Order: sequence, then C-alpha cells, then structure tokens
Amino acid sequence: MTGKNLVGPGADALDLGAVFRALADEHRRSVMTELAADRSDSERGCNSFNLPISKQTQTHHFRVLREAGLIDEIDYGNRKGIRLRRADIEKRFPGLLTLLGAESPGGTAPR
Amino acid sequence: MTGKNLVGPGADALDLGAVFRALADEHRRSVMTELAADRSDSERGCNSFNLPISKQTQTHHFRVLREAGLIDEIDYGNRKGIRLRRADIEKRFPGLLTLLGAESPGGTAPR
DNA sequence: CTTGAGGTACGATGCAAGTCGTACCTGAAG
DNA sequence: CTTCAGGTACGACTTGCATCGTACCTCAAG
Repeated sequence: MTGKNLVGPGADALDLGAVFRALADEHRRSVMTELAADRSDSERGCNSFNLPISKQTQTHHFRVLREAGLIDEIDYGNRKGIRLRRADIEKRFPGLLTLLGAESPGGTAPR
Repeated sequence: MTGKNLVGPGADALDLGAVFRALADEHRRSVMTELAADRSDSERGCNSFNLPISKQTQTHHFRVLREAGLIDEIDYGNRKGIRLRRADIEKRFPGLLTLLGAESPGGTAPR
C-alpha cells in the first residue's frame, strides 16, 4: 500500500519564522540533524530516532516539523513514515541544512 | 568616551539552539534582518529599528540577541549602541545571515 | 473474531517567554 | 543645580509550548 502524504505548506510558502521556531527545540533539531546527515534521504520510521519522550509528544513534534514544511509524513494507517523535504528546503532556504551539521564545533567536541 | 562592550559568548561558543531560539521571535528577527542587510556593519542606535514595543521589552530582546552571540551592545551610560557580529556568525554558522534575506520570496514584494 | 503495537485526539499541567508598569540610574543640555 | 530622554531592574501578568495521562483508532498477526 502506498499511504497518503499528510499536508504541509508548499515549497514557496515556507515561513522562516515557523522554521526557526521548529528548529528551536532540541528534540526536533536532533531529528532534523539526523535527517540532514543522511544524503540518501530514505524514508524513516518514527521510532528510529530514539527520542527520550513519550509517543504523544513525538506525534506533536513531528507535526510541528511537517507544518513548518521541513518533513513529509506518510500515513500508512497503523504506522508512519518520515522523509526530509531536502529539495524544497534547499530551494527556499539554501544552506539551512548545512547549518545543522555545524551544531558542535569540529564534530562532537566536548564543551 | 568609548563605552564598554557588554559581554556575550565567544565566537567558538555560539550555540545553534540559542541562535534559533533568538531568531524565532519576529521582533528579534526583524532587527537581525535589518542588520544583515547593511553591509557596512555600522553601529546603530537602539531606537533606529522602530520596534512597536515598549522600551523595557526592547531591552529584553537586545539582551537575548547579545546572549545568543548575534550582536554586540556598547554601553555609553545613557544610551546604547548595537553592532552585528557578522564575522563571528559567518565563521561559526556560514550562510545564516544570507538566510535572513530570504525572509519573503522575491525580496520584500508580496505576490 | 481477539490481541497488541504504532499512532492520534483531547485535556491538564508545569514551565519558559513576551509584555508592560513602576521605580530607579546615567549623562547631556539648560 | 534641575530637567529630561535613553536605558535598566524587578515584578506581575499572560500567552505559548513541551510534556504526559487517558481514551480511542488502524491494521496485521494469530
């Protein structure tokens, strides 16, 4: 079965404020950082991120990311797929995804 | 008199989370967009931004921007100067300031 | 059919953040 | 000196948001 894509804003309708608000949360940013690091942009499951929060809260965070236009959520009924909207983000905000890789200076250096 | 520079984080200590949280607010982002658009990086006064908020709230917002490492605040006693930390930002998060110029598609023109 | 895992909807809660009122400080101009 | 504009400190208020509890839905495997 193909599953239907849950709606998000169009590529030209991405709002910088919504994007920054979405990326302001640590959990959502860690998801985006993982997605941005995988250049194959393969579809991922919701619990492949090992977020230390309840599933209700995960639903909330993924919705925020989708409504900001950063990811697609594919609904399969009893499970859900996550995919980065790399092309749309790069078109609208070029360089944003690269920024997520600069999270810590020199990779995972101690503080 | 020269005025003393209020303290902010070092260039290598800029935190992406703090930066995104700072840019999530519309008023702070409008300030940063204005600063980023001025390539001369001249020092500006606090009320040269015409923010539609009280001066106490302005004090709050400029402090958040300074503590995120995005601006310098120069204290002259009875007034204050604001300057963009362009070099530090570009070194730590290259492309971030360019992103602020992409606020609305096609410059500032409505569609 | 029943069961169980993945996910959502709704509401409640606790905390962080934006806003402003009052009072006070600093320095320049009278 | 006094006056006044720019700015800060503190507190109160309000809103937004992250979090989770309870209940319900969907689908696949028994």
